Amino acid sequence: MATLTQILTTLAADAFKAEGLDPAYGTVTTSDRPDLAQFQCNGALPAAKAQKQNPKALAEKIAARLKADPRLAKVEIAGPGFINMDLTDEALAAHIDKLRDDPRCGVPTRATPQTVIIDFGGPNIAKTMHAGHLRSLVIGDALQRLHRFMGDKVISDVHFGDWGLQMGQLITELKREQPNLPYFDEANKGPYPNQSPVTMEDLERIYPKASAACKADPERLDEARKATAELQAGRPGYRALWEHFRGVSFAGVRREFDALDISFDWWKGESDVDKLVAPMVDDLKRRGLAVESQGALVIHIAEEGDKRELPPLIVQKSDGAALYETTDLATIVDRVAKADPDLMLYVVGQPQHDHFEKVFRGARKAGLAGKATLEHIGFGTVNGPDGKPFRTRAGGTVKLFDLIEQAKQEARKALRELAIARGENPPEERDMSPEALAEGEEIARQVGLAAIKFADLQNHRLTNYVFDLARFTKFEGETGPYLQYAAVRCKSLQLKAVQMGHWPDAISRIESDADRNLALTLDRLPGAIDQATAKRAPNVLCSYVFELAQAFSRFWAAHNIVNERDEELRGARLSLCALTFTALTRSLSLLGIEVPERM
RNA sequence: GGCCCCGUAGCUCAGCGGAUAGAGCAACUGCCUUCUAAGCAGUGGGUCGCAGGUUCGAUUCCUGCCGGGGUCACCA
Repeated sequence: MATLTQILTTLAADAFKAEGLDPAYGTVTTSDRPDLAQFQCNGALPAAKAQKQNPKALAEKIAARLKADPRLAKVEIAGPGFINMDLTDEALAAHIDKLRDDPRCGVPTRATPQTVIIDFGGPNIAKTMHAGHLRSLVIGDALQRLHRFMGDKVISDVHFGDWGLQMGQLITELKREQPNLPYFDEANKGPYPNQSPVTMEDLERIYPKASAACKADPERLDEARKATAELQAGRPGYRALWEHFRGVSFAGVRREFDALDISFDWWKGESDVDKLVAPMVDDLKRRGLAVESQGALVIHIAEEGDKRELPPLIVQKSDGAALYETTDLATIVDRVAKADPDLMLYVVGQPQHDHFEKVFRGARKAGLAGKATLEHIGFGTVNGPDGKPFRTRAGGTVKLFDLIEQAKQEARKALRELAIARGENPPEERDMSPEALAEGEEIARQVGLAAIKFADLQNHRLTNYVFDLARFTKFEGETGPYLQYAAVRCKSLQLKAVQMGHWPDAISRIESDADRNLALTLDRLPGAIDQATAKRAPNVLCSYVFELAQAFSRFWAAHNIVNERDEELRGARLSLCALTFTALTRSLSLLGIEVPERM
């Protein structure tokens, strides 16, 4: 179903066309000046410029044509030639009434669905995910939900970091600690123990140690490089050990994904494309695209008219090993072979922008990407109160799992304060039944997640933001919990109405400013979803949901709905309420946020 | 030094060619015997970093400068 701005755009486009002008000038948008009108069309200004006409006179001509439509209550010219329009309440009511019982809230599915691969999360073996991973996960998940809702075929891929130098660093460090393990004995070709010799905690401890040692000692680094190359060449003991590293790491990462309610279609990693590397490199060499430079094999990706000098893309290190440029390129080959996507999105921090620019250029130059458009979806950092990237007081990274736990904790506190403020007397936990405890726990989980997800998504991707849990978990202001609360109020109102024997009915009347404003806001959901998806900017949807919640709160404060005596009006308002609940729930779910049963 | 991102209200951030630049928080003023008042209605608060340019019109586009962050071939 077309939205009101779309319907009015068609109308205005026809008017411009009738004047012999480009219909594209007919774009109608929600008014920037809600005090003056509901909708506006600015097309007369550029059109008049192109035609060397008086903009006001042209606007008058267009307006005269628009006035003929009975759905418009008002068509006015303002300022230099803005055309302002208001709908009649009848037309607005009739339009919104059609949205009733549409679980998609008027959002159409795409005419030509696309295959989209979204690469996000990007955990590494041996490294517990930390606060820095939050943005990739939350933004990537929102994008995956949005594209899926639009009807695209989405494949999300965690793209595990399981194949670089860090593997050699881990192997060699473990060898120092436990040299007698069978994996290090070259004579032992297996089989090896099923039980992992290390836990996630071991890996977490070993990795930084190895990394630091390699930094300090070139010989130690060489050793790690050699082990990496041997692993990649298929040395059985290293291979078996590496499988254990992976198993342990996967289990750890899965725990965090579950905690965040985020799932992936593909659990692929750099290692999965290992077999593709050699043939790809050979092919690039044969075609003269990859050339030798300073001992390494590179693709020159500088382009005509470059403002900056991009270093070449390294396909193979001088020691013959693959590095992440190589696996990224091979991953493109793999994805094209498996899914032939129209679009690939890489939700990775902004500092890696140049890396992706290089890889994308290399892929395009070598024709590896098929029909796919490749896009880096960068994002800024999560900062602490000092404005610097989020750290613990000791200076270490903040673990993602701890962050989620803290959010739950804060949510629990906030919920308790909410109950107290409401005049309830919440019992102490020890006095609660197991059922009540479990329910409270579930609500705290949902609210805590909403708090961190919404806080992350409401900022534009590229801006760095300050992580402030106390602020995020507040039920007031532009927060996830406030939105959940609005949705829950909406639902409780409906339940109350049903208990009184009142049911939603046709939206046949729109009477107050609050009715009108809520109806107009509901119609903007498809536009918000479209923009958020097209711009890969979930913050667009965030500000929309907030505005919807505000419009609902105003509506709620302005009318006592369940006690409305006018049956027709009551039915219409209950329908507006039902629509709002669907729209809120839908929008929040696209952001990865659940609405609790009650709060 | 080259390049990329950012600089908007006291604070946290939207907006990115159009009318009087917005929201939340904080401050102040009203409104709870009625569907959840952590809500609603309202007030105050800004040379949109600075200087030029393009345009009928610039916070938005271009150039230069200042300030913050990032990055500059064999780590990811």
